[in-house]
Amino acid sequence: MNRIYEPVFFHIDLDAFFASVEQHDHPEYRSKPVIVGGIPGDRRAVVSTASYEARKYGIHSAMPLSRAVELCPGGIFLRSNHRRYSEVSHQIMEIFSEFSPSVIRMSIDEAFIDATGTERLFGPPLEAAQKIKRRIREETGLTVSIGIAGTMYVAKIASGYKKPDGITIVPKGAEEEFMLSLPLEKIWGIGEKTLDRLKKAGIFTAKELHEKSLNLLAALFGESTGRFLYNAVRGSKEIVFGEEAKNRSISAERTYRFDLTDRYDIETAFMELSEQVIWRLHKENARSRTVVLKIRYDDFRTVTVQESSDVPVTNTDDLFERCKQLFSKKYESPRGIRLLGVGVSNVEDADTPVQAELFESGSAKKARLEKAIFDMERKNQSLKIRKARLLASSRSATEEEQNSPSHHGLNG
DNA sequence: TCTGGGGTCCTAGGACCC
DNA sequence: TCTGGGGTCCTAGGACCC
Repeated sequence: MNRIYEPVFFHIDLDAFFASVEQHDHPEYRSKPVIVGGIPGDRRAVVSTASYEARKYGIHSAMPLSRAVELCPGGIFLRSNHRRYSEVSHQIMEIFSEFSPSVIRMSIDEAFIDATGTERLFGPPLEAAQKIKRRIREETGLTVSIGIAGTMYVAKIASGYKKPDGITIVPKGAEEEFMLSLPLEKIWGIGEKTLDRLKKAGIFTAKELHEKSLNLLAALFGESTGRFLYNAVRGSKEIVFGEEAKNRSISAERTYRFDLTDRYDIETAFMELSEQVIWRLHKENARSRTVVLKIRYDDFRTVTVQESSDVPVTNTDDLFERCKQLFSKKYESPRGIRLLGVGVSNVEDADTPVQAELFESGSAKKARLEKAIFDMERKNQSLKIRKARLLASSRSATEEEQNSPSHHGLNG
């Protein structure tokens, strides 16, 4: 009676997602080079997504925006509209969930679907994939690329094989052969550094990598990376996605248009970042005892300091004070700062019990008040209760957009 | 060309305990 | 008394991904 099904995974990738949403929402942008990430003149911006038309100019994700403007001065440059992309993303995830009870959302623009045993409902994999594509096109006007395989890892790589608007099936038993056909840099998990190290070790192709023993790879790259490489090139089902993270973190960071050196500006920045992190902590009903501070200096060198305490972070002021303390411990005065980040790690559920005496009454009260304000804000978007200092800073940020940057310079 | 923001996982060393 | 080994927690930095 009970058939044992062969596992089938789909990996679905939305093509040039942010740019495609813009092209769908604004028909006049269609078949034109669209670059999402910023508008010409935006300092320190990078390309988030380039439409396929823009890619013909050599523009790609993570490229400095100024470079993209040089490559394609006539392009359509847009700041990203995350709220809109997120909305469309969820709409598409809803469609996925009609095709399988098991959908693993990997990010805003990709997901795995466990399609094992769904053949009776949706037909063989190719047919099911075509149905999914049709549904998405009809309801959102977007295209996706789909990879189909018996393991998540191979499905993931297969979805990138034919883009955009493609379907790639790797048949059962052909996983290893498929992996061996790929250039090393197409293997998910091998980045720039690992590629360099592979080359230095005389490994230039997937086939050469495949010839190496697990022991040798572990000796060359460490236990974990060695095992990963060994499994990857075999299309092993041991590489799994969608497991719960062991150490969750929440963070907010910002690159400033001009380097910060002024104490007041720096503290205002911490205030702002602390507020964002606490807001999310409240929203997710989570808690943390570990604060992480990040500083990126003008020369791009990046350092972090973190400190765990017995007492969880409870409110914005609390987090702000911890930030100031960590900052004074780490900051190499008077260097210019291009980025500041505030985060919490070892995030746990706020309902897990904590020793009562660790929660002194004062900060607990503050936390409750703050959470009430956050809840109110969430219910009524137009209501914004913010600290006076942050109101002042958002005003001056607006002025900064309009004025010339000169008052930030040496003579400012 | 001059480098975003949000994450996860790994490594290595030190502290501390048994 | 001159020195073991394992476990856990913490910190800083790095690699990688979307």
